[in-house]
Amino acid sequence: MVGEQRQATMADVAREAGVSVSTVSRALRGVATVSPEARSRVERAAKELSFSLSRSASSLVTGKTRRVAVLMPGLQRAPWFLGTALTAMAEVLGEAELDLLVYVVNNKSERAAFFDRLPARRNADALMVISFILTAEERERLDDLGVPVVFVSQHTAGRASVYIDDAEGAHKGIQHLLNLGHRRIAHMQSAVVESFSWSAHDRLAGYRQALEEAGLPYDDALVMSTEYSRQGIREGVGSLLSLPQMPTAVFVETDEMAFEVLSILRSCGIDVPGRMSVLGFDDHSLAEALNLSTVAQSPWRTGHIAAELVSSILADPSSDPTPHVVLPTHLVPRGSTAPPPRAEQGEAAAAALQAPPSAASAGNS
Amino acid sequence: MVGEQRQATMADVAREAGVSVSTVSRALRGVATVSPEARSRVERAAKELSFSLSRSASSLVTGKTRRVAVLMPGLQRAPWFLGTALTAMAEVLGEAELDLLVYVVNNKSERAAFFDRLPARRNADALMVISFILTAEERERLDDLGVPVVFVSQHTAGRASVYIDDAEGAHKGIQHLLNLGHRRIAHMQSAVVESFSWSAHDRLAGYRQALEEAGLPYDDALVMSTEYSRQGIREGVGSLLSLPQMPTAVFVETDEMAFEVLSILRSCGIDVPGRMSVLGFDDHSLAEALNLSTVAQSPWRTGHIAAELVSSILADPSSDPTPHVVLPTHLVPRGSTAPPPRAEQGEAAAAALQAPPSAASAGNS
DNA sequence: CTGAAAGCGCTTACAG
DNA sequence: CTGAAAGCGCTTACAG
Repeated sequence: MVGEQRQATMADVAREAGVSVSTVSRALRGVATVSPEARSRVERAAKELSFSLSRSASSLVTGKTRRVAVLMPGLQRAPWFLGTALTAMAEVLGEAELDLLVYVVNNKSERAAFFDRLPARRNADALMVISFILTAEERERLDDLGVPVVFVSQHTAGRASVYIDDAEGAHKGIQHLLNLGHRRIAHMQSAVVESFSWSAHDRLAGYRQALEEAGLPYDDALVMSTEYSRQGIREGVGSLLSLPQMPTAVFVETDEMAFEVLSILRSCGIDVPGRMSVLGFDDHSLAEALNLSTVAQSPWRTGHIAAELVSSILADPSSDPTPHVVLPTHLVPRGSTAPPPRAEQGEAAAAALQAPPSAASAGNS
Repeated sequence: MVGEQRQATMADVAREAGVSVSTVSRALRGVATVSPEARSRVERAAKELSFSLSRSASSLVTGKTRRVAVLMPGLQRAPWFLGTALTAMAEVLGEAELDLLVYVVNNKSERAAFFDRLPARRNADALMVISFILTAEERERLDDLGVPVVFVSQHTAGRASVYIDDAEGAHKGIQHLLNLGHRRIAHMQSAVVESFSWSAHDRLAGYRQALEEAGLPYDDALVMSTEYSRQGIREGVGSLLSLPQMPTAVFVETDEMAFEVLSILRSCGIDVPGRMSVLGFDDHSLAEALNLSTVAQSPWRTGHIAAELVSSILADPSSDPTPHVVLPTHLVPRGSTAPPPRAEQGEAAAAALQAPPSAASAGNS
């Protein structure tokens, strides 16, 4: 079934083509100084023998692996974002004939193992690190990795970074809610798990700043850090709904969390956006279907640009190894945001909580 | 910033530890025949010099790369499924100290390039292929790859395969709808794009068989092949809604498509499940939030088992290289499926189409 | 238990 | 334009 015959080597190709191994090597790499006839003989022989190059052998002499590693948190956490970025990276690297080595780190011990053994060290020409909050020691380890490192969806001074301005994006989103007339705006974010970051910190900062600029007080009670699970989010929503003065809008850290919020609000009869506006962040592929207003970013562009950065650094060592590329975000207003209810906010909130779900939704109690 | 000093080699470690390179190699691989003192001197020296092994060099002599390749369609197509499976694979392989090489193929030309060059050939010890419908030629190419191949989310006689019984899963789903009393059940699937498969074929087969067993005629008009896009799905739903006799339930090939269907039905005021039941397939992480009834499968288990299969084949060449592992599916009934409306189906459908959306939804016109 | 030597399959000066 | 030779950093018989 499976052909277990020995793989053809350059020596085999050389014999078949009647030239030396050196010539085979040069012809296959497209070096100019090879006669057309020798080249075509080599190509024919290579095809005939199904020759394929051993990168191990070439790596050994060139010192280059033609491989780029990417370190990322478990994809199940943010499959849409990470999956899309990864696909974009693979596309760009594939064009440059660079292979993509993926290291997924799911928990603390896997993380420790990665930074301890640093398997990327001699097995990749560059490393991309996505969405991690690194400790000082971890950053140091990366610094003497010996290969270029590009930070993606995160940034550090003096290191190549490709990211969005999360604070600014959040600021735009909050400004939208303010422009609609909202004054009590809540924020929900996931409690950061073992320093796997989704930019929670900067989005919160943007929220705070936008409120401040509008002259609104920052209210701790309006900011929830929930566990990243349906149950955690439900509890967060519960906290909002049980505040003495209910907010009229909530800005949620990610679309994936916002989908849960929408579902929970709907299930308890709080009309969105009639009683509560919901704003997400990401512009997830399902945001349109769920009519979720959100702040858009593009993981595709992020991955593309990070990979291009890597391949240009590898192709041209004289290029700037530490650029910062800041990608744009923009507001995508949809049906989940609208002006707050006419009634005094406090009263509206109280009403929503008293009335039975279906009646509250139909509004005819 | 970046330490560009030469990476330490075994020769450096040997010098530092005062032993030969052979001993370093043996000590580091944990070969038994090394004296405890030699071993500890080597370990200390290795740590001190931040030595890490060049896999290229060891590969060259052992013929093993300690790398497993996975070939998959662009993750943006089914990010949840593929991302989760990939994460599971990475976890299992990481434990076995195997690296994961990812080849993403987005379109026809990338696909041709992959099978032409077969970059995995000498650069991985095994290959996992996810969700592809392969042509005969492609399968042949894989057969003389020279390394074990495991098919994931797809299967072929005589080749190692890890998959679910899509037909059976679909059958269970349709049976659920039949049990609820539905008799006109539509099916929506995505038109297969360039032979990247999502098991569309087998799910359709399960649909047909369940209907047949129930003595219901197969009606071509109830089966839609739509483009995999919001617009395509909208057109598909439009076709269903404009049939002379509207179906009372629709079985959608994947949850991600079903989410769009739910959204479209809601936007045109067709109550789910009052007027139309919707059943998905996958049990996507958002299915619960959206209250979608579905047939569950586990990409996590799929990835886990595929990777375990690979690492056991690599660890023990005498193990069966062509097992078929069929993973279970099960129905997850939620709020999007219910008995069909009381009224005769045809009339109900007509009514739903005449009435203005909001009124139809409130049901009080 | 340890070391010297050969060799894995390439690339790269170096000669011609 | 081409080939013989050295060497990349390991592992593995083979001797001791």
